[in-house]
Amino acid sequence: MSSPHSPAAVSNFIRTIIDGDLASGLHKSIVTRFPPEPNGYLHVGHAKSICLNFGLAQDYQGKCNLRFDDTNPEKESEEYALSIQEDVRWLGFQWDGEVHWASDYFDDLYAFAVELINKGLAYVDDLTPEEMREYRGTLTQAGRNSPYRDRIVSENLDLFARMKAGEYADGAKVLRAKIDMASPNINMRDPAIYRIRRAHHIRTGDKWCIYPMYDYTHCISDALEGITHSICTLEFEDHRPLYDWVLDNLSIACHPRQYEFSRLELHYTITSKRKLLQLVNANLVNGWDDPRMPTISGMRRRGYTPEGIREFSKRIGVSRSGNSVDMAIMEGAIREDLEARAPRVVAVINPLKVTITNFEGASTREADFHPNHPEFGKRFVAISSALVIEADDFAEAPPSGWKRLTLGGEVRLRHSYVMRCDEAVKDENGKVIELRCSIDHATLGKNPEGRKVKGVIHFLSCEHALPAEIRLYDRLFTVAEPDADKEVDFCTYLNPDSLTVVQGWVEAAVQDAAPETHYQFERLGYFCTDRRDHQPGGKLVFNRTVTLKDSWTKEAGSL
RNA sequence: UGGGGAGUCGCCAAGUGGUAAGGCAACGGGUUUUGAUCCCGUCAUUCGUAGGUUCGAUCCCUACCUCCUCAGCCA
Repeated sequence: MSSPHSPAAVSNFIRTIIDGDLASGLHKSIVTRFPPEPNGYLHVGHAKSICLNFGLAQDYQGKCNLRFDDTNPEKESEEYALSIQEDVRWLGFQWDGEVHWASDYFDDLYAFAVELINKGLAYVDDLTPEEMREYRGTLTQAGRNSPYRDRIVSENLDLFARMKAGEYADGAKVLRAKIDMASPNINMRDPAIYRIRRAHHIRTGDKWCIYPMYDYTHCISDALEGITHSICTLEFEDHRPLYDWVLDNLSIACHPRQYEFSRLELHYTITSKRKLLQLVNANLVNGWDDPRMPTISGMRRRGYTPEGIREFSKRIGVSRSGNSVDMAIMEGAIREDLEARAPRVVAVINPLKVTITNFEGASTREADFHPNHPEFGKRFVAISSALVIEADDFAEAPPSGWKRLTLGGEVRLRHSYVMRCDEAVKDENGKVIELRCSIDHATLGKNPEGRKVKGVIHFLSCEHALPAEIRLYDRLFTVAEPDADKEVDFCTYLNPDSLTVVQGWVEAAVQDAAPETHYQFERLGYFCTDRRDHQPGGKLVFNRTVTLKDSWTKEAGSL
């Protein structure tokens, strides 16, 4: 049974649960949340979560909050918080009301901790981190109770108040939930819920020197916001009993339910914030928004569109099984979106000079910006006796199946004449440096008579073309799962050819394009003017978003 | 070897006691002044393995195998 609100949506276990909750009357409407810690830039894995949480809220006409899980001030910054908001909006989503922060609840959180102490369910522990680890036991051995576990309520109350007041050094004491040191679930072995840390917080400044831990904070934040379905990734599954324990033992009426789905693994890239940070810090990429990065800002700069990323998210679905998604799914989704929206223009990225020896009397015509969308308009296709074509479009000794230019052969110049190659001029090393060709004047806008010309190649008139910097991006890693082997540093799989910068030529129609304008360079791929470096009317910089599907290279490669 | 999960086409992913959706990819064909797009067609007698229950099992039961995950005063 799929959602009545969105019959087109693919069924998944979370929608099934929501449908059930709505049908049973448990909830009248749903409230979800996207809860990032502002400690880094969002990546494609977050995009999946964003599309899931905000998408569910949209489909079921519910609400979705944006909440920053800002409980570890040492790692968090305003820059990250701002970028996250920008990324969520760019993806096309708007959170309900104001942005929420876990730090908004610090006073409540403190009061609830006191409640736990009063109920004999939390205690102040003096064990050092090392001792705590020893007492915790192992996966197969039960832990032991801390010698401080039986402190009386009044003492705990006093000690906790002093922790807050700053009487103890960082790390000297910690507040722990009193649960079960013998639990087979290690998260339940008296987890720390407050630690002492004198760090400047981006929102509360130096007001606090104690900070609540994630497990304790998250469930309460969810409850205070009236979240109905708290959706997170599978690694938090073991934390669910703790999530429930905290809410079950506190005087909060609301008890959201946590559901876990498997996190995204995308071929040829990594989705670990820590490793992404490593690439940035080691200057192995040019910042968080490097177009090779799987960050949302990187994908944006590369030329991926919000619609394309949302389509990708839809295509990969949501489940609890392990997965490793083909880059082809992302590329297919991006191409599908760009195919419909990107105007077609011509660029030559690996130029070979062509001289038309019988140019006299030739004329030009207009060409559509999009073959299937006349409303995109037309532009003038310049031609002259001096052209450049793609060097790859000429072969002296062509493989079988070749449809492009060869000595004595003919091709259609896209939107222009049929041209025959009469002579290949070579340098002293035998490299072809110029082609001398002639055009058939009777073929402008019509097929030649008596013969068929199969190949179509693109070209640019030298005097009309504009120089441009073209950045060709390829996959960041050379293997599908760069971090699969824990013994090998993922950086060893970095693709040395992930970025190639070339000076090429583009047609004049793109001269004044604003940054982030998408084009299809015919026969080459989709490109996007660079957000940072492209200057309309000045220095033109294009990023290759994704190539076109290419059945020829594949065929030629298998010959 | 403790706890918690997962195993359905190359990659995702529905399904659920009644005889395996869909997408991506791939392959074949058609249209095409982009080897693109578009269109048509093909693509799991089988759901990790082995047993069992049943008229009937991917779905229920049992055992086994494989993979993921947990021992931060990170999230």
